[in-house]
Amino acid sequence: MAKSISNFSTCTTCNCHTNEANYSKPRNGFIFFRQSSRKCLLSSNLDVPRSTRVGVSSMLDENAKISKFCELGDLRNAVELLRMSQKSDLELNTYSSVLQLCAERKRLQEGKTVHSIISSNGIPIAGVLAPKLVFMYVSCGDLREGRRIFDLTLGDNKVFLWNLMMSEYAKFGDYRESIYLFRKMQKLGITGNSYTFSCILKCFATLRSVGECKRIHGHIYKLGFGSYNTVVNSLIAAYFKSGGVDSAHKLFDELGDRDVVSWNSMISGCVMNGFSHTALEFFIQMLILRVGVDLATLVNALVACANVGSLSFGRAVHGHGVKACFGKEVRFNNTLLDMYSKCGNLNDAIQAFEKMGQTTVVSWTSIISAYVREGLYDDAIRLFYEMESKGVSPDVYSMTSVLHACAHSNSLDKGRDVHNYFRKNNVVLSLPVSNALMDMYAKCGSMEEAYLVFSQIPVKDIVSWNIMIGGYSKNSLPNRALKLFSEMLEESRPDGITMACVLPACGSLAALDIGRVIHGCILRNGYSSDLHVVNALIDMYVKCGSLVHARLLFDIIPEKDLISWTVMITGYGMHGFGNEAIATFQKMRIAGIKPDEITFTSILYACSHSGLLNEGWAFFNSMRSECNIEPKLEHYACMVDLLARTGNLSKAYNFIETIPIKPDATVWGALLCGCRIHHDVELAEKVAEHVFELEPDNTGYYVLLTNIYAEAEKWEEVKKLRERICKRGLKKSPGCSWIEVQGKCTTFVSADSTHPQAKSMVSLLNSLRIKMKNEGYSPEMRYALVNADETEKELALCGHSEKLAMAFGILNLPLGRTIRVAKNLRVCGDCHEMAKFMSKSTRREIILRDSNRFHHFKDGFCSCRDFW
DNA sequence: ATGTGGCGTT
Repeated sequence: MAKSISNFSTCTTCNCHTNEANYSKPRNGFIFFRQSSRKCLLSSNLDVPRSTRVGVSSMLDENAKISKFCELGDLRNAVELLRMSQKSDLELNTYSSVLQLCAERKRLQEGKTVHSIISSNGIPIAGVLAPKLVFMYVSCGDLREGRRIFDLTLGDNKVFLWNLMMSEYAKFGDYRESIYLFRKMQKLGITGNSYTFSCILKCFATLRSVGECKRIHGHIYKLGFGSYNTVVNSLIAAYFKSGGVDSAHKLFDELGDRDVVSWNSMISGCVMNGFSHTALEFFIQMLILRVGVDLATLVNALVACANVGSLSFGRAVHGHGVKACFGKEVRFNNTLLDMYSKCGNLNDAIQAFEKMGQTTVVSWTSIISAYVREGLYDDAIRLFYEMESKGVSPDVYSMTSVLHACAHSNSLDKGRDVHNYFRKNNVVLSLPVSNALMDMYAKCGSMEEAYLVFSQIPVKDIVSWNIMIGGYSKNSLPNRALKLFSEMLEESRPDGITMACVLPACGSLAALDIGRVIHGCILRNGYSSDLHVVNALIDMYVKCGSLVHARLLFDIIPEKDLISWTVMITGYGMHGFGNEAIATFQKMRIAGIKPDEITFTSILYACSHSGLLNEGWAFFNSMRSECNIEPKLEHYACMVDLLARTGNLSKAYNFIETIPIKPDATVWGALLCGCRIHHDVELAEKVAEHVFELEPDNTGYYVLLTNIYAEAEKWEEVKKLRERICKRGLKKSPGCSWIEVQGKCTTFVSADSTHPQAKSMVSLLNSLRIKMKNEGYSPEMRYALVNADETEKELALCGHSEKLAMAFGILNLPLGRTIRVAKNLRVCGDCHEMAKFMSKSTRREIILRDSNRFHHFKDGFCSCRDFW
């Protein structure tokens, strides 16, 4: 009975020394009450009159004393006494009570101590102790140790413990482990209860296992849980999460005893599935039926208001929430501020934010997004740093939001700053953050940095691939886009967005064969019902020169959107079918679609490429009068182009002087182009100075003026201008043309003699040239643009890249197949003449895309009517 | 003792 003195000589909590004499009668003299030191926490913690304590202690045994400590919430004393008591004196229930208190107080340290006391006392972990220990570990956050004991005592485990483990895994997002436990439970023949089914439904629903949800649904009804409110609520939520809107509604209709969670599930489920109007109807119904609303009700209702964009309804819910005393709730205020922002009212959003007593990272993310929504990117970025300085650390959401702000502000430096901030703070880049970083770099034009992030993602998702492929497409790196697309096909399955991202790459390369393969892929995978994809396909066919296919696809779209119409109008414009473009524009108007500024750019461009002066003016004037759209520089540039092409050079010049915005190089450049067409050297010189001042490093404009001089045979001026180009350190970008043969793209540069078929190509061109001369054509020597003798010029002309590409096509493509060639610069006049002749004498249709438009050569004529 | 509904990013 007597315990070793050494065990009791020191109070572990405060190191006060206990009195040996007192200790000699351990049963009566409850050691801690006799301590002399006032500092001892053990005695002072007991908030009971001294006399009572002595009385209690003298009457009770260890078990009762420990239980009493537990009852009073004095964990420290309970554990201490447990440690000091004799093994034989302790009942199992006593250990249980202490473990229970550890769990309630979430005190892992004490819990572990109790566990070790149990072990050293040699008590087997079974019966009541096992579930208590598991409960303690799980409650204190040590899921691993909890699971270890759970697994050791599997056979003894009651449903409660299974539920506990399952829900704990679900709480940490490990739904698969939760489902694994559920399956194991079934195997062991343990029937779940309502808690089990609530939890497992959430797991299946989150993992989008619709089939599993249905199976469980049947199981639940067979077991008789169909009348359990919590289970049916979970089922409703599960159906909504997996898109089974009708099933969810049916369950709700059949539910006799609806509680607030049932209603909230309906509201949030409707919102989740895009039926925010219906969600608000449920909310109104709740008010009418006087169902008590709670915080979740109001939060969901506010989300619905935000989605619908109804500021007035939002304000009403706001008022309702304040009346119901949720005005101080952070979640309520967070949603409120987001609602105001989404309803377009930044001021009220700011006010809601500033009024908040307590803010969380969600509040900051919402206000950052609110500024982004209004285009105030710099303020949004500033707020991100302000949040950090207020001690709120960013999470995935706030990080993606600020990156979104950087991406839209188009500021690579600010984006890099944020990235560096992440590095400095050792932020682990989660997938959404990495994706947002890539998107930011792609939108700011740095594909190198985007790729660096991409290459460091261990497991990429479809968004990662789509951002990179789309980024390459948009940043004029079409070959990279196609390469990455083929890499993606080996690792992961593309979706409709991937298709819409990669198609512009085919378009810019005029890679019709690859485009067709992707079209096939789209059809096989059923992406052709996605309007984004179809619009991208039409655009691809337009840019690859296959207007017929573009039109066929366009015609079968049941509900064309503004993009569909604009793509088609642009297509007709590029191919020189101005009247068709106009007809399409009118049809769009009849269909009730309102053009935007881009549509107007397209139609003006179409008018200019077909020389439709009056029509162009009419559209230009209707922008303001009918559509309330203020013309921008690109619209003015189209009008200058139209005037200049149609020979109204001085009118164009005067028009530029009336433009209310400062004209840029494209506006003056359009006039310079017109000067070339109409051989007006004098005006060209005047205009060129404006252009050179605005864009001194754009080689294209110098080349344009050089050509104007050369065509006028002003070789002295050509020479001077060449020197000027050299002085600036500029180089003429080399002309190149490319052609696809059997899915393989071959590129030619000027005077390319390295190609294996070079000889036969040159001889083909020479024989055509002789034929042309015999039929009375003379080579357009002006386009040789070198101050050389006539033979040399002729030779130089023969080496032009587009001629080589066309010759290659004739030699390698089967008869009857259209020759499709693309060129990076504008087509040369001599090549244009020769292409016309080629189309007649070889009876081939040739479609040449230059940097500006398409030329369809057939039977000796070109669709541009020699006007480009 | 364990459960269902709830804010911000792509």
